[in-house]
Amino acid sequence: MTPLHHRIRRDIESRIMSGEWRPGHRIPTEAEWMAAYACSRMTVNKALRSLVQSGLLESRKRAGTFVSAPRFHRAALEIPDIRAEVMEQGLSYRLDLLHRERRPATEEDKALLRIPDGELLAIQCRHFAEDLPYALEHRLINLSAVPEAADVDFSAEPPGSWLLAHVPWTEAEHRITAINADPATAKKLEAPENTACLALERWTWRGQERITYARQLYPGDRYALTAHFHA
Amino acid sequence: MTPLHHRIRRDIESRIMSGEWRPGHRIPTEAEWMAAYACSRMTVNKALRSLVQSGLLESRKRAGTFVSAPRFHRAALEIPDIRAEVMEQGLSYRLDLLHRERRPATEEDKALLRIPDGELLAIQCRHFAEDLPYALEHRLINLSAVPEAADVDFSAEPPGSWLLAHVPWTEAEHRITAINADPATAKKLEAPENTACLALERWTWRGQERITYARQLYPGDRYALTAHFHA
DNA sequence: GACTCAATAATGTATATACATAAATGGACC
DNA sequence: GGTCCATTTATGTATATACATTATTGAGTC
Repeated sequence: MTPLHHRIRRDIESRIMSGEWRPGHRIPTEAEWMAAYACSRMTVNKALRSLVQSGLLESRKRAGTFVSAPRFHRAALEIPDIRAEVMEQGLSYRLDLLHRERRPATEEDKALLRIPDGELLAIQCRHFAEDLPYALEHRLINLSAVPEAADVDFSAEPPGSWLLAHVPWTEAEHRITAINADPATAKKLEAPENTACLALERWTWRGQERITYARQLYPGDRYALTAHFHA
Repeated sequence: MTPLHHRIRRDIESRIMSGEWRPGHRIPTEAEWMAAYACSRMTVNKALRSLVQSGLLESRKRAGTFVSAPRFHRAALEIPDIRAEVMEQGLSYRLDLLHRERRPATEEDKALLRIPDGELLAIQCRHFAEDLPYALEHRLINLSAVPEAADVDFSAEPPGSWLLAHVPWTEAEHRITAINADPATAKKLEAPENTACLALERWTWRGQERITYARQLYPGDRYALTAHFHA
Protein backbone atom coordinates (compact mmCIF):
# COMPACT_ATOMS: atom_id res chain seq x y z
CA MET A 1 0.00 0.00 0.00
CA THR A 2 1.46 3.33 -1.02
CA PRO A 3 0.72 5.97 1.61
CA LEU A 4 -2.17 8.28 0.90
CA HIS A 5 -0.07 11.45 0.98
CA HIS A 6 2.15 9.95 -1.71
CA ARG A 7 -0.86 9.29 -3.88
CA ILE A 8 -2.11 12.83 -3.41
CA ARG A 9 1.31 14.17 -4.24
CA ARG A 10 1.55 12.04 -7.35
CA ASP A 11 -1.91 13.09 -8.51
CA ILE A 12 -1.07 16.76 -8.17
CA GLU A 13 2.28 16.28 -9.89
CA SER A 14 0.72 14.61 -12.88
CA ARG A 15 -1.86 17.37 -13.25
CA ILE A 16 1.03 19.82 -13.44
CA MET A 17 3.26 17.70 -15.66
CA SER A 18 0.48 17.10 -18.15
CA GLY A 19 0.08 20.84 -18.57
CA GLU A 20 -3.47 20.80 -17.21
CA TRP A 21 -2.37 23.18 -14.48
CA ARG A 22 -0.06 25.84 -15.81
CA PRO A 23 2.34 27.93 -13.73
CA GLY A 24 0.40 30.45 -11.69
CA HIS A 25 -2.69 28.27 -11.53
CA ARG A 26 -4.33 28.19 -8.14
CA ILE A 27 -4.89 24.63 -7.05
CA PRO A 28 -7.77 23.54 -4.80
CA THR A 29 -7.58 24.46 -1.13
CA GLU A 30 -6.58 21.96 1.49
CA ALA A 31 -10.22 21.73 2.55
CA GLU A 32 -11.19 20.74 -0.99
CA TRP A 33 -8.50 18.06 -1.13
CA MET A 34 -9.73 16.75 2.22
CA ALA A 35 -13.18 16.34 0.76
CA ALA A 36 -11.86 14.82 -2.47
CA TYR A 37 -9.82 12.13 -0.70
CA ALA A 38 -11.99 11.87 2.42
CA CYS A 39 -8.93 12.31 4.60
CA SER A 40 -7.66 14.69 7.25
CA ARG A 41 -6.05 18.03 6.57
CA MET A 42 -2.68 16.89 7.94
CA THR A 43 -2.47 14.27 5.21
CA VAL A 44 -3.20 16.77 2.48
CA ASN A 45 -0.80 19.20 4.11
CA LYS A 46 1.99 16.64 4.07
CA ALA A 47 1.60 16.15 0.32
CA LEU A 48 1.42 19.88 -0.37
CA ARG A 49 4.38 20.80 1.83
CA SER A 50 6.52 18.20 0.16
CA LEU A 51 5.64 19.67 -3.24
CA VAL A 52 6.38 23.14 -1.93
CA GLN A 53 9.77 22.01 -0.66
CA SER A 54 10.63 20.49 -4.02
CA GLY A 55 9.70 23.75 -5.70
CA LEU A 56 6.68 22.62 -7.71
CA LEU A 57 4.18 24.62 -5.67
CA GLU A 58 4.19 27.86 -3.72
CA SER A 59 1.70 28.78 -1.07
CA ARG A 60 0.63 32.08 0.38
CA LYS A 61 -1.51 32.50 3.43
CA ARG A 62 -5.07 33.43 2.77
CA ALA A 63 -4.46 33.35 -0.97
CA GLY A 64 -3.96 29.64 -1.58
CA THR A 65 -1.45 27.33 -3.22
CA PHE A 66 -0.15 27.95 -6.73
CA VAL A 67 1.82 26.13 -9.38
CA SER A 68 5.35 27.56 -9.49
CA ALA A 69 6.95 28.97 -12.59
CA PRO A 70 9.02 26.17 -14.14
CA ARG A 71 12.70 26.46 -13.48
CA PHE A 72 14.31 23.59 -15.28
CA HIS A 73 17.53 25.49 -15.17
CA ARG A 74 18.17 24.23 -11.68
CA ALA A 75 19.86 20.89 -11.79
CA ALA A 76 21.56 18.65 -9.29
CA LEU A 77 25.20 18.50 -10.19
CA GLU A 78 27.23 15.57 -8.96
CA ILE A 79 30.64 16.89 -8.09
CA PRO A 80 32.80 13.82 -8.16
CA ASP A 81 35.14 12.27 -5.72
CA ILE A 82 37.66 11.49 -8.42
CA ARG A 83 39.00 8.23 -7.04
CA ALA A 84 35.52 6.85 -6.45
CA GLU A 85 34.42 7.90 -9.89
CA VAL A 86 37.36 6.36 -11.70
CA MET A 87 37.02 3.11 -9.81
CA GLU A 88 33.27 3.01 -10.46
CA GLN A 89 34.07 2.88 -14.16
CA GLY A 90 36.12 -0.24 -13.51
CA LEU A 91 39.39 1.53 -14.21
CA SER A 92 42.48 1.41 -12.04
CA TYR A 93 43.16 4.56 -10.07
CA ARG A 94 46.56 5.97 -9.22
CA LEU A 95 47.53 9.15 -7.43
CA ASP A 96 50.72 11.01 -8.18
CA LEU A 97 51.75 13.63 -5.64
CA LEU A 98 53.73 16.31 -7.47
CA HIS A 99 54.20 18.84 -4.75
CA ARG A 100 53.43 19.27 -1.07
CA GLU A 101 54.29 22.27 1.01
CA ARG A 102 53.34 23.58 4.41
CA ARG A 103 53.57 27.36 4.47
CA PRO A 104 52.13 30.56 5.86
CA ALA A 105 49.46 31.87 3.56
CA THR A 106 50.76 34.02 0.71
CA GLU A 107 48.70 36.88 -0.63
CA GLU A 108 47.43 34.63 -3.40
CA ASP A 109 46.54 31.88 -0.92
CA LYS A 110 44.62 34.35 1.20
CA ALA A 111 42.61 35.47 -1.77
CA LEU A 112 41.80 31.93 -2.86
CA LEU A 113 41.02 30.52 0.56
CA ARG A 114 39.36 33.78 1.58
CA ILE A 115 41.11 33.84 4.94
CA PRO A 116 42.81 36.83 6.59
CA ASP A 117 45.87 34.87 7.62
CA GLY A 118 47.22 31.52 8.83
CA GLU A 119 49.11 28.44 7.83
CA LEU A 120 48.10 26.04 5.12
CA LEU A 121 49.01 22.98 3.16
CA ALA A 122 49.51 23.43 -0.57
CA ILE A 123 49.29 20.32 -2.69
CA GLN A 124 49.58 19.59 -6.37
CA CYS A 125 48.73 16.13 -7.60
CA ARG A 126 47.68 14.16 -10.62
CA HIS A 127 44.86 11.65 -10.77
CA PHE A 128 45.45 8.75 -13.14
CA ALA A 129 42.86 6.46 -14.63
CA GLU A 130 44.41 3.38 -16.21
CA ASP A 131 47.82 5.11 -16.59
CA LEU A 132 46.38 8.14 -18.38
CA PRO A 133 46.25 11.46 -16.47
CA TYR A 134 42.63 12.12 -15.62
CA ALA A 135 42.91 15.36 -13.73
CA LEU A 136 45.47 17.81 -12.43
CA GLU A 137 44.67 19.19 -9.02
CA HIS A 138 45.88 22.17 -7.05
CA ARG A 139 44.68 22.27 -3.48
CA LEU A 140 45.00 24.48 -0.45
CA ILE A 141 43.96 23.20 2.97
CA ASN A 142 43.49 25.64 5.82
CA LEU A 143 45.47 24.14 8.71
CA SER A 144 43.81 26.28 11.36
CA ALA A 145 40.51 24.64 10.39
CA VAL A 146 41.85 21.13 9.76
CA PRO A 147 45.11 20.71 11.75
CA GLU A 148 45.04 16.91 11.35
CA ALA A 149 45.67 17.34 7.64
CA ALA A 150 49.27 18.29 8.36
CA ASP A 151 50.10 14.68 9.23
CA VAL A 152 48.30 12.94 6.40
CA ASP A 153 50.24 11.19 3.67
CA PHE A 154 48.55 12.52 0.56
CA SER A 155 50.66 10.35 -1.71
CA ALA A 156 48.34 7.48 -0.85
CA GLU A 157 44.93 9.02 -0.37
CA PRO A 158 43.68 11.85 -2.57
CA PRO A 159 43.07 15.02 -0.54
CA GLY A 160 39.46 15.26 -1.71
CA SER A 161 38.62 11.76 -0.50
CA TRP A 162 40.41 12.30 2.79
CA LEU A 163 38.60 15.55 3.45
CA LEU A 164 35.25 14.07 2.45
CA ALA A 165 35.73 11.33 5.03
CA HIS A 166 37.21 13.47 7.80
CA VAL A 167 35.62 16.88 7.67
CA PRO A 168 32.14 16.45 9.10
CA TRP A 169 30.13 18.86 7.01
CA THR A 170 30.61 21.63 4.58
CA GLU A 171 29.19 24.26 2.40
CA ALA A 172 30.66 24.48 -1.02
CA GLU A 173 30.75 26.77 -3.99
CA HIS A 174 31.79 25.71 -7.45
CA ARG A 175 32.90 27.47 -10.55
CA ILE A 176 33.11 25.66 -13.84
CA THR A 177 34.80 27.03 -16.89
CA ALA A 178 36.91 26.01 -19.85
CA ILE A 179 40.55 26.95 -20.37
CA ASN A 180 43.31 26.11 -22.80
CA ALA A 181 46.13 24.05 -21.30
CA ASP A 182 49.36 26.01 -21.11
CA PRO A 183 52.55 24.10 -22.01
CA ALA A 184 53.36 23.03 -18.44
CA THR A 185 49.81 21.89 -17.78
CA ALA A 186 49.58 20.09 -21.10
CA LYS A 187 52.75 18.18 -20.31
CA LYS A 188 51.48 17.11 -16.91
CA LEU A 189 48.21 15.98 -18.43
CA GLU A 190 50.00 14.26 -21.32
CA ALA A 191 47.73 16.15 -23.69
CA PRO A 192 48.49 18.39 -26.66
CA GLU A 193 49.28 21.99 -25.91
CA ASN A 194 46.16 24.21 -25.90
CA THR A 195 43.85 21.27 -25.25
CA ALA A 196 40.54 22.52 -23.93
CA CYS A 197 40.24 21.59 -20.27
CA LEU A 198 37.25 21.64 -17.98
CA ALA A 199 38.32 23.70 -14.97
CA LEU A 200 36.43 22.96 -11.80
CA GLU A 201 37.12 25.22 -8.85
CA ARG A 202 35.67 24.50 -5.45
CA TRP A 203 35.60 26.49 -2.22
CA THR A 204 34.53 24.62 0.86
CA TRP A 205 33.77 25.76 4.36
CA ARG A 206 32.16 24.68 7.59
CA GLY A 207 30.19 27.37 9.30
CA GLN A 208 32.46 30.39 9.09
CA GLU A 209 35.68 28.41 8.73
CA ARG A 210 37.26 28.04 5.32
CA ILE A 211 38.34 24.46 4.85
CA THR A 212 39.86 24.09 1.43
CA TYR A 213 40.20 25.40 -2.08
CA ALA A 214 40.59 23.04 -4.99
CA ARG A 215 41.15 23.55 -8.68
CA GLN A 216 40.89 20.53 -10.91
CA LEU A 217 41.68 20.47 -14.60
CA TYR A 218 40.21 17.70 -16.72
CA PRO A 219 41.17 17.28 -20.36
CA GLY A 220 37.89 17.93 -22.14
CA ASP A 221 38.09 14.85 -24.30
CA ARG A 222 38.48 12.56 -21.30
CA TYR A 223 35.80 13.87 -19.03
CA ALA A 224 32.30 15.33 -18.79
CA LEU A 225 30.23 16.48 -15.88
CA THR A 226 26.60 15.50 -15.89
CA ALA A 227 23.69 17.03 -14.08
CA HIS A 228 20.15 15.86 -13.86
CA PHE A 229 16.99 17.64 -13.06
CA HIS A 230 13.59 16.26 -12.37
CA ALA A 231 10.60 17.46 -10.44
CA MET B 1 8.79 33.72 16.74
CA THR B 2 10.58 31.03 14.77
CA PRO B 3 8.56 27.83 14.77
CA LEU B 4 9.66 25.14 17.17
CA HIS B 5 10.34 22.56 14.46
CA HIS B 6 12.73 25.01 12.83
CA ARG B 7 14.61 25.43 16.09
CA ILE B 8 14.87 21.67 16.53
CA ARG B 9 16.06 21.31 12.98
CA ARG B 10 18.67 24.01 13.43
CA ASP B 11 19.90 22.50 16.69
CA ILE B 12 20.40 19.10 15.09
CA GLU B 13 22.08 20.64 12.07
CA SER B 14 24.58 22.50 14.17
CA ARG B 15 25.44 19.37 16.16
CA ILE B 16 26.27 17.71 12.85
CA MET B 17 28.04 20.69 11.32
CA SER B 18 30.25 21.14 14.35
CA GLY B 19 31.45 17.57 14.00
CA GLU B 20 30.00 16.54 17.35
CA TRP B 21 27.89 13.96 15.55
CA ARG B 22 29.84 12.20 12.82
CA PRO B 23 28.34 10.34 9.88
CA GLY B 24 26.83 7.07 11.08
CA HIS B 25 26.10 8.44 14.53
CA ARG B 26 22.73 7.48 15.88
CA ILE B 27 20.87 10.54 17.08
CA PRO B 28 18.35 10.49 19.94
CA THR B 29 14.98 8.90 19.29
CA GLU B 30 11.90 10.98 18.61
CA ALA B 31 10.69 10.19 22.13
CA GLU B 32 13.90 11.65 23.57
CA TRP B 33 13.55 14.83 21.51
CA MET B 34 9.95 15.13 22.69
CA ALA B 35 11.17 15.07 26.27
CA ALA B 36 14.04 17.47 25.56
CA TYR B 37 11.81 20.11 23.97
CA ALA B 38 8.63 19.26 25.87
CA CYS B 39 6.71 19.07 22.64
CA SER B 40 4.68 16.55 20.70
CA ARG B 41 6.11 13.85 18.52
CA MET B 42 4.66 15.37 15.34
CA THR B 43 6.74 18.47 15.89
CA VAL B 44 9.92 16.47 16.31
CA ASN B 45 8.95 14.36 13.34
CA LYS B 46 8.52 17.42 11.15
CA ALA B 47 12.07 18.56 11.93
CA LEU B 48 13.55 15.10 11.38
CA ARG B 49 11.69 14.40 8.15
CA SER B 50 12.83 17.70 6.73
CA LEU B 51 16.44 16.81 7.55
CA VAL B 52 15.93 13.39 6.01
CA GLN B 53 14.56 14.97 2.85
CA SER B 54 17.54 17.27 2.56
CA GLY B 55 19.87 14.31 2.94
CA LEU B 56 21.48 15.12 6.28
CA LEU B 57 19.83 12.25 8.14
CA GLU B 58 18.61 8.78 7.29
CA SER B 59 16.15 6.81 9.33
CA ARG B 60 15.37 3.14 9.57
CA LYS B 61 12.39 1.69 11.34
CA ARG B 62 13.10 0.12 14.68
CA ALA B 63 16.79 1.06 14.38
CA GLY B 64 16.62 4.83 14.71
CA THR B 65 17.83 7.90 12.86
CA PHE B 66 21.44 8.32 11.76
CA VAL B 67 23.70 11.04 10.41
CA SER B 68 24.24 10.48 6.69
CA ALA B 69 27.61 10.19 5.05
CA PRO B 70 28.51 13.67 3.84
CA ARG B 71 28.05 14.23 0.15
CA PHE B 72 29.20 17.74 -0.55
CA HIS B 73 29.62 16.72 -4.14
CA ARG B 74 25.96 17.41 -4.75
CA ALA B 75 25.41 20.98 -5.74
CA ALA B 76 22.59 22.98 -7.21
CA LEU B 77 23.61 24.08 -10.64
CA GLU B 78 21.88 27.07 -12.17
CA ILE B 79 21.51 26.35 -15.84
CA PRO B 80 20.98 29.75 -17.35
CA ASP B 81 18.39 31.22 -19.56
CA ILE B 82 20.96 33.07 -21.62
CA ARG B 83 18.96 36.17 -22.40
CA ALA B 84 17.91 36.63 -18.79
CA GLU B 85 21.45 36.12 -17.62
CA VAL B 86 22.99 38.60 -20.02
CA MET B 87 20.41 41.23 -19.20
CA GLU B 88 20.86 40.66 -15.46
CA GLN B 89 24.46 41.72 -15.89
CA GLY B 90 23.22 45.00 -17.31
CA LEU B 91 24.47 44.16 -20.79
CA SER B 92 22.48 44.48 -23.97
CA TYR B 93 21.31 41.22 -25.46
CA ARG B 94 20.95 40.40 -29.12
CA LEU B 95 19.97 37.22 -30.87
CA ASP B 96 21.27 36.27 -34.28
CA LEU B 97 19.43 33.47 -36.05
CA LEU B 98 21.91 31.73 -38.34
CA HIS B 99 19.82 28.85 -39.56
CA ARG B 100 16.33 27.50 -39.24
CA GLU B 101 14.99 24.40 -40.88
CA ARG B 102 11.93 22.25 -40.55
CA ARG B 103 12.71 18.67 -41.51
CA PRO B 104 11.98 15.01 -40.90
CA ALA B 105 14.40 13.66 -38.32
CA THR B 106 17.69 12.47 -39.74
CA GLU B 107 19.55 9.59 -38.17
CA GLU B 108 21.66 12.04 -36.21
CA ASP B 109 18.62 13.97 -35.03
CA LYS B 110 16.97 10.77 -33.86
CA ALA B 111 20.03 9.88 -31.83
CA LEU B 112 20.26 13.32 -30.24
CA LEU B 113 16.57 13.77 -29.51
CA ARG B 114 16.23 10.10 -28.66
CA ILE B 115 13.06 9.72 -30.69
CA PRO B 116 12.20 6.89 -33.09
CA ASP B 117 10.89 9.20 -35.81
CA GLY B 118 9.07 12.43 -36.55
CA GLU B 119 9.45 15.99 -37.70
CA LEU B 120 11.52 18.62 -35.97
CA LEU B 121 12.79 22.14 -36.09
CA ALA B 122 16.56 22.60 -36.30
CA ILE B 123 17.93 25.95 -35.27
CA GLN B 124 21.36 27.47 -35.06
CA CYS B 125 21.74 30.84 -33.42
CA ARG B 126 24.20 33.14 -31.71
CA HIS B 127 23.63 34.97 -28.45
CA PHE B 128 25.33 38.33 -28.22
CA ALA B 129 26.15 40.29 -25.11
CA GLU B 130 27.07 43.89 -25.86
CA ASP B 131 28.02 43.03 -29.48
CA LEU B 132 30.35 40.21 -28.48
CA PRO B 133 29.25 36.63 -29.20
CA TYR B 134 28.38 35.04 -25.90
CA ALA B 135 27.27 31.61 -27.00
CA LEU B 136 26.65 29.55 -30.10
CA GLU B 137 23.61 27.36 -29.92
CA HIS B 138 22.39 24.36 -31.88
CA ARG B 139 18.90 23.28 -31.06
CA LEU B 140 16.44 20.62 -32.11
CA ILE B 141 12.78 20.90 -31.18
CA ASN B 142 10.50 17.89 -31.46
CA LEU B 143 7.47 19.13 -33.38
CA SER B 144 5.29 16.18 -32.43
CA ALA B 145 5.68 17.26 -28.80
CA VAL B 146 5.58 21.02 -29.38
CA PRO B 147 3.73 21.69 -32.63
CA GLU B 148 3.26 25.39 -31.77
CA ALA B 149 7.01 25.88 -32.14
CA ALA B 150 6.69 25.58 -35.91
CA ASP B 151 5.06 29.02 -36.09
CA VAL B 152 7.36 30.88 -33.71
CA ASP B 153 9.73 33.53 -34.99
CA PHE B 154 12.96 32.57 -33.31
CA SER B 155 14.80 35.54 -34.71
CA ALA B 156 13.24 37.63 -31.96
CA GLU B 157 12.92 35.31 -28.97
CA PRO B 158 15.64 32.79 -28.12
CA PRO B 159 14.32 29.22 -28.34
CA GLY B 160 15.34 28.47 -24.76
CA SER B 161 13.34 31.38 -23.35
CA TRP B 162 10.35 30.56 -25.52
CA LEU B 163 10.33 26.93 -24.48
CA LEU B 164 10.80 27.82 -20.82
CA ALA B 165 7.70 29.99 -20.98
CA HIS B 166 5.54 27.70 -23.11
CA VAL B 167 6.35 24.11 -22.22
CA PRO B 168 4.66 23.48 -18.89
CA TRP B 169 7.11 21.17 -17.21
CA THR B 170 10.16 19.17 -17.98
CA GLU B 171 12.83 16.83 -16.91
CA ALA B 172 16.28 17.65 -18.08
CA GLU B 173 19.68 16.10 -18.34
CA HIS B 174 22.87 18.06 -18.81
CA ARG B 175 26.32 17.24 -19.96
CA ILE B 176 29.13 19.70 -19.47
CA THR B 177 32.49 19.38 -21.10
CA ALA B 178 35.26 21.41 -22.67
CA ILE B 179 36.15 21.41 -26.36
CA ASN B 180 38.48 23.31 -28.64
CA ALA B 181 36.73 25.58 -31.11
CA ASP B 182 37.13 24.36 -34.68
CA PRO B 183 37.76 27.03 -37.31
CA ALA B 184 34.10 27.52 -38.24
CA THR B 185 33.02 27.72 -34.61
CA ALA B 186 35.85 30.07 -33.71
CA LYS B 187 34.82 32.39 -36.50
CA LYS B 188 31.21 32.45 -35.38
CA LEU B 189 32.25 33.14 -31.82
CA GLU B 190 34.78 35.76 -32.95
CA ALA B 191 37.38 33.96 -30.86
CA PRO B 192 40.82 32.60 -31.75
CA GLU B 193 40.91 29.18 -33.31
CA ASN B 194 41.23 26.39 -30.73
CA THR B 195 39.82 28.56 -27.95
CA ALA B 196 38.66 26.38 -25.09
CA CYS B 197 34.87 26.44 -24.97
CA LEU B 198 32.50 25.28 -22.31
CA ALA B 199 30.07 22.92 -24.04
CA LEU B 200 26.72 22.57 -22.37
CA GLU B 201 24.38 19.96 -23.77
CA ARG B 202 20.84 19.62 -22.54
CA TRP B 203 18.13 17.05 -23.18
CA THR B 204 14.67 17.98 -22.05
CA TRP B 205 11.47 16.00 -21.87
CA ARG B 206 8.01 16.02 -20.40
CA GLY B 207 6.82 12.66 -19.18
CA GLN B 208 7.83 10.31 -21.97
CA GLU B 209 7.90 12.96 -24.67
CA ARG B 210 11.21 14.36 -25.82
CA ILE B 211 10.94 18.10 -26.12
CA THR B 212 14.28 19.48 -27.21
CA TYR B 213 17.99 19.03 -27.48
CA ALA B 214 20.33 21.99 -27.10
CA ARG B 215 24.06 22.38 -27.40
CA GLN B 216 25.55 25.66 -26.32
CA LEU B 217 29.18 26.65 -26.73
CA TYR B 218 30.56 29.41 -24.53
CA PRO B 219 34.06 30.77 -25.02
CA GLY B 220 35.76 29.80 -21.78
CA ASP B 221 37.21 33.21 -21.15
CA ARG B 222 33.81 34.88 -21.34
CA TYR B 223 31.75 32.59 -19.22
CA ALA B 224 31.67 30.39 -16.12
CA LEU B 225 28.98 28.25 -14.59
CA THR B 226 28.59 28.40 -10.85
CA ALA B 227 26.99 25.98 -8.47
CA HIS B 228 26.35 26.25 -4.80
CA PHE B 229 25.75 23.69 -2.16
CA HIS B 230 24.66 24.10 1.36
CA ALA B 231 22.95 21.84 3.86
C1' DG C 1 25.53 -23.40 19.29
C1' DA C 2 21.95 -22.50 15.75
C1' DC C 3 17.31 -21.90 14.41
C1' DT C 4 12.43 -20.18 15.24
C1' DC C 5 9.39 -16.97 16.54
C1' DA C 6 7.24 -13.76 19.54
C1' DA C 7 7.98 -9.42 22.01
C1' DT C 8 9.74 -4.93 21.59
C1' DA C 9 11.13 -0.51 20.22
C1' DA C 10 11.75 2.59 16.89
C1' DT C 11 9.88 5.13 12.83
C1' DG C 12 5.71 5.77 9.44
C1' DT C 13 1.05 7.08 8.67
C1' DA C 14 -3.17 8.98 9.82
C1' DT C 15 -7.08 11.30 12.50
C1' DA C 16 -9.29 15.10 14.93
C1' DT C 17 -8.73 19.35 16.90
C1' DA C 18 -7.20 24.03 18.19
C1' DC C 19 -5.28 28.28 17.70
C1' DA C 20 -1.91 31.54 15.11
C1' DT C 21 -0.95 34.28 11.15
C1' DA C 22 -1.34 36.82 7.12
C1' DA C 23 -3.57 38.66 3.27
C1' DA C 24 -7.63 39.39 0.45
C1' DT C 25 -12.33 41.08 0.89
C1' DG C 26 -15.87 44.07 1.61
C1' DG C 27 -18.37 47.41 4.26
C1' DA C 28 -18.42 51.91 6.96
C1' DC C 29 -17.13 56.27 6.84
C1' DC C 30 -15.30 60.63 5.35
C1' DG D 1 -14.05 57.68 -4.89
C1' DG D 2 -10.75 56.56 -1.54
C1' DT D 3 -9.20 55.22 3.18
C1' DC D 4 -9.51 52.59 7.22
C1' DC D 5 -10.67 48.59 9.60
C1' DA D 6 -12.98 44.50 10.93
C1' DT D 7 -14.09 40.10 8.87
C1' DT D 8 -13.12 36.12 6.52
C1' DT D 9 -10.46 32.56 4.60
C1' DA D 10 -6.63 29.97 3.59
C1' DT D 11 -2.30 28.30 5.15
C1' DG D 12 1.04 27.52 9.34
C1' DT D 13 1.98 25.44 13.65
C1' DA D 14 1.13 22.47 17.33
C1' DT D 15 -1.08 18.88 20.49
C1' DA D 16 -2.77 14.31 21.66
C1' DT D 17 -3.74 9.98 20.12
C1' DA D 18 -3.95 5.55 17.56
C1' DC D 19 -2.49 2.00 14.85
C1' DA D 20 0.86 0.15 11.08
C1' DT D 21 5.33 -1.35 9.84
C1' DT D 22 9.70 -3.35 10.37
C1' DA D 23 14.18 -4.57 12.05
C1' DT D 24 16.24 -5.82 16.24
C1' DT D 25 16.29 -8.30 20.47
C1' DG D 26 15.97 -12.07 23.18
C1' DA D 27 13.78 -16.11 24.96
C1' DG D 28 12.70 -20.75 24.03
C1' DT D 29 13.60 -24.91 21.55
C1' DC D 30 16.01 -28.46 19.06
